[in-house]
Amino acid sequence: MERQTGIAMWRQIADEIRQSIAGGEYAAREILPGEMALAERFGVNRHTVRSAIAALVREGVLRAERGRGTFVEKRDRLRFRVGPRTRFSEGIAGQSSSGEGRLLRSGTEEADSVTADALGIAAGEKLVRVEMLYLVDRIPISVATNFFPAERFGDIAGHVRRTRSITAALAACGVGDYSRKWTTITARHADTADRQALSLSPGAIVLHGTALNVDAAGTAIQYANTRFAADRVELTVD
Amino acid sequence: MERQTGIAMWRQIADEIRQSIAGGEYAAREILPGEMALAERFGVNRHTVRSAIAALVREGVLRAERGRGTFVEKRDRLRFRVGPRTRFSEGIAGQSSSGEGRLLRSGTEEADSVTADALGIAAGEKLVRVEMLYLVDRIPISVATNFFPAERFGDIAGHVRRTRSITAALAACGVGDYSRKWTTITARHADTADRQALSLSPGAIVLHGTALNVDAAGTAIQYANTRFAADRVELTVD
DNA sequence: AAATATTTGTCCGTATGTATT
DNA sequence: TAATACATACGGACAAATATT
Repeated sequence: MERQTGIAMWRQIADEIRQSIAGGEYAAREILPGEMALAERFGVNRHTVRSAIAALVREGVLRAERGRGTFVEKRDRLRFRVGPRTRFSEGIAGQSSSGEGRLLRSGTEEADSVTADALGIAAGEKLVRVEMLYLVDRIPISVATNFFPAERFGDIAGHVRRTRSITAALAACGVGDYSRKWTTITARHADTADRQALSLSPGAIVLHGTALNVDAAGTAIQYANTRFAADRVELTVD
Repeated sequence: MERQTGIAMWRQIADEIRQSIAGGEYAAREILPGEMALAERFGVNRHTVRSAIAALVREGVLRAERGRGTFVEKRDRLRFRVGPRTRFSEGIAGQSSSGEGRLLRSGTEEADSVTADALGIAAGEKLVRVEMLYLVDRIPISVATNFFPAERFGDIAGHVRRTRSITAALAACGVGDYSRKWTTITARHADTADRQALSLSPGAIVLHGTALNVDAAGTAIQYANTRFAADRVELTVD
């Protein structure tokens, strides 16, 4: 906890408590130490701790009850596998019953140089852009911006809208199987659009995955840009 | 840019500029837009932009020259592969000539339940703890906390101190080859210790990798906890 | 049942940091 | 550089709900 860093003490404390919960230090429904105890631990006034707790209550991470204490509301991190057969729908199997994909936006645009390079096409060629939001147990987990070559996948947005699944939409376009060619992972602060889509507070972190999927013949079919709410997931590689 | 979030405007702007640079929006040695232009783009006063730039100059990300402009000092992100054969020394080959590992601390302690579980031993058994700092071109990239079963690797701290390499130290303990069994990746705000070790400013992000290495026979030999400065690296999976 | 302790919620005032003009 | 408005952080006092003895 440092002062005069441009980050308010109450926010630093809120971030640390949120991290402790995500890291398993406090189980769900467990009671948190009292305001006085936390204030002493962080070396601040009780009111400052109260600001931190208030922010986490607004986020839905904590619940405070007068006379009783403050309770943890949220669950552990979800685990996502990153590998050749990564698919959102399979990733959550066994961890939750209610995974859901929503089509946020779609449209057609021309490829910029980075995307064209990844997909192995010429810059300026037409692409279908599909923005998806994924939720588990009604909690937003990730937003993804997907690009598909328009020549081959001109109808894919409609299929996604109908099936709410990229895998199913690709199948409808004749791609029975596909695999992950590569994935790169970075982390950064969530921008305004991601914060809104994922219901995150300012200063929140996203894990940013960039990936290329290829069909059975090895032809690039999908360039994906996924932002995961960092305190709701962990990625596993194997 | 939002107000009343506990994060000062000048810090939000500094974070966004740092991210743009790490993401490749501004190349190294390129000139930044003027203070007035930036102030307009972020919707703030010129003084606020000046605070943000001053912070980035202190960090070494930017260099301001009176009458000429503000210049980008820092390089692109380093790429690290995550996979069965992940080793720090090989990871940086071809990207930089001067990678370096430093032994920060070492000691012996008893295994907590999480670490014991990962290594397949009983909680309370003795472990050797080895803390390493990795630098590339004199810039700190990651800190790692490694645990080895003391029974088999009691001397490993000395070997690491001498060779400055985990791979070489394991070889000295009779492990000629080893591989990565699994890796999990999360992201979070850097804590005080990590900020100090990696020369990060408050609010900075670390990519946190947890990994298990096994020897040729499949026996767990190393449990590692690596924190990468998020704006200096990207992880690739393939 | 009643008194006491503990915990969160609300109010006051004061000093400093942040952002604008 | 200075003046202004607002956010942050502190300190204390007390109220309200709950738990404990």
